[in-house]
Amino acid sequence: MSVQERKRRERAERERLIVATARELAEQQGWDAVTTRRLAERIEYSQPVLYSHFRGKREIIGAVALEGAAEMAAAVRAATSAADGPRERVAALAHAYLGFAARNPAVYDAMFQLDGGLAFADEDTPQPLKDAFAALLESLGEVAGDGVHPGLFTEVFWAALHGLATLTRAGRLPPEDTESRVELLVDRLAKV
Amino acid sequence: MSVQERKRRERAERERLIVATARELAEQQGWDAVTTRRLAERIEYSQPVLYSHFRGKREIIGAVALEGAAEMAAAVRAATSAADGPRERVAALAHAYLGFAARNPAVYDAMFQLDGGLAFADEDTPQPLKDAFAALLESLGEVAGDGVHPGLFTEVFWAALHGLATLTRAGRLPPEDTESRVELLVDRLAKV
DNA sequence: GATTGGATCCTAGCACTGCTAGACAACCAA
DNA sequence: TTGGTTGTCTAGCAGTGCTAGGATCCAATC
Repeated sequence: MSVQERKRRERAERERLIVATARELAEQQGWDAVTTRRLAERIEYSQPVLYSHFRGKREIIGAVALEGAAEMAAAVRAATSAADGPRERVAALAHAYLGFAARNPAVYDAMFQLDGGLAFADEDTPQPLKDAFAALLESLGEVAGDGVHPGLFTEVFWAALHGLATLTRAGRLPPEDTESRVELLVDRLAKV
Repeated sequence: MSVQERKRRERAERERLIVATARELAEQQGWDAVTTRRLAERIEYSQPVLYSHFRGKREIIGAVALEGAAEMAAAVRAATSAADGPRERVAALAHAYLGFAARNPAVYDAMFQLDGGLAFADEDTPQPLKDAFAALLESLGEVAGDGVHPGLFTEVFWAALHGLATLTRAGRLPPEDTESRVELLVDRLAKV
């Protein structure tokens, strides 16, 4: 009984190790460098072990994405709760969001650019993803303005942030003026 | 002399065929299905022929991206020139942009999601890309509002459209409310 | 304490990828 | 007709995600 318990624990521990290692490797050298062979070598097991935890590489990416979603939700909530006034909250949210994307590009890719096999905008969407959206909604809903559905407003604001994050990181937008862009976005979109 | 001319023509023709075939295959089955072997088979040549035209797969993606940029610029200009009044022009631009992205998802991916090895926001950015941005700037610059740099405003508006396009296509946003989102975006961002 | 059954893990290999070296054939100028 | 250049293809490399089958170890049973 206790032996099985220990094995279960060790197994769960190894699964966390896989996800953490994949994330680390992706942040260091990009997702292209995250091959099943390299990943297996880093955790000091053979390749097939990965497949006893995950159905495939996609699911590993998905696991990193879920972890990232939880962290992003926490980061957004921490930033917004430390700000007073709707305007400041929205600005803090935007900075927290873009900051997270800039500091964790590989995780952000796992969440929104790569295929992690996750359901979105659906009833069987994993909880961390729903919660991350909820974290945005909490601060953005109050500045949607009259007659505008809070959910819809949040979607639009989120899309704008997502566009800024991805285009900036891909080199499509010069990074210098990020601050001005965020200001413009907050000033125009949010009804305070 | 005339023989060389003919050969040059045929070679250019084959290059167009490669790009068109890659694009077609990508739209039909996604970029993952665009392998050098499949592409070579479709154009009825062997693989190495591809490498006598392009340095690698990346450059083929880049070629599709440039073609797409030119088309998108044309689509945006056609839509905006048919609308009268700044507000209508911006709305038409947004619809043209999102419509292009929705109708040509693989081309849009080549332009903004995949690595086509193209320079951006740089002096040696290819002309079609600069021109596509210019097409946006032409209609968006006039609604930037007082004291806001037209280029900066265009970047922000573009980022918002890009976010809507990618999140919608990836299933992150339900496609039903696209129209409402565009309306909200245009109403809030554009100063008419 | 020896034996057996089952879980766990690894070696080896499959079919595929992008890309390239070197052999071969077709062509044109002399 | 010859010689050389140009163009193309066959064959192969190293790498990818993923899996079948065999080896090993360990806990429960006799």
